[in-house]
Amino acid sequence: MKKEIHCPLHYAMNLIGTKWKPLILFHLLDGELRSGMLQKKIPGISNKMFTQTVRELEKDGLLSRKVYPVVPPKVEYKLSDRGRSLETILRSLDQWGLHDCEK
Amino acid sequence: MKKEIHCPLHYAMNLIGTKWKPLILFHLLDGELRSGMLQKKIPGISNKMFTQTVRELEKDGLLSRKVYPVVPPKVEYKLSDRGRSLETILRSLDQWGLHDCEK
DNA sequence: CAGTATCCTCGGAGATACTG
DNA sequence: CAGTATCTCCGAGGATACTG
Repeated sequence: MKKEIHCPLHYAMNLIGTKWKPLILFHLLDGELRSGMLQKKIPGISNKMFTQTVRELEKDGLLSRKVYPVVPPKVEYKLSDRGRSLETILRSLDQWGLHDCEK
Repeated sequence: MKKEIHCPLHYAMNLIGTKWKPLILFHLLDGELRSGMLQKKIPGISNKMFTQTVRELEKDGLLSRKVYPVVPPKVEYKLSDRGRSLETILRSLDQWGLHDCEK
């Protein structure tokens, strides 16, 4: 991002206002998930985008990534407190979309 | 959009999950605005993106566009009921960003 | 299994100039 | 004043193959 416009909404949308972020966060609301499981819940996402998006979310402190030193590799993703604080908003958006879809 | 994935959240984000849409909707929460006024409230937006975004919002039924047949031209934008139904979510996002900004 | 590395394409988005 | 028309560029994002 080049321009740092100081607007809360803008700021918020930079963190979650992308194609996949809200979906990933949403699916983690019910608890932590293994990488493969989580990815499977997001139909249409490419391997690359999944990794990339999840890394950004981690960098922004919205989720945490736990790596188990085993083989085959095992990685679990889990919402951080900060990510959890979005729960209401995410569920509202989901509800809004749901209500609005059924037209 | 090529893929029509049937997910409420995804659907919702397609409607408001872009760089400028939430900002435009947000600034209309306090009442209708003339085109120039509204645009001036969105620092950094280009002329083109403003028109384009506002048209998409109109197409999606989130706001209404009122054209006065006068010269010089006068156009006013106003939230539709559907757009108004996002008020809570928009304000929540704003609050979330605000709270989170002040770190 | 989880992630990385490339390559490539398409359209988001800015700049600028113009019209009614 | 509000909006359109081009031209252009850059990077988001997909497909594929590979590695530890």
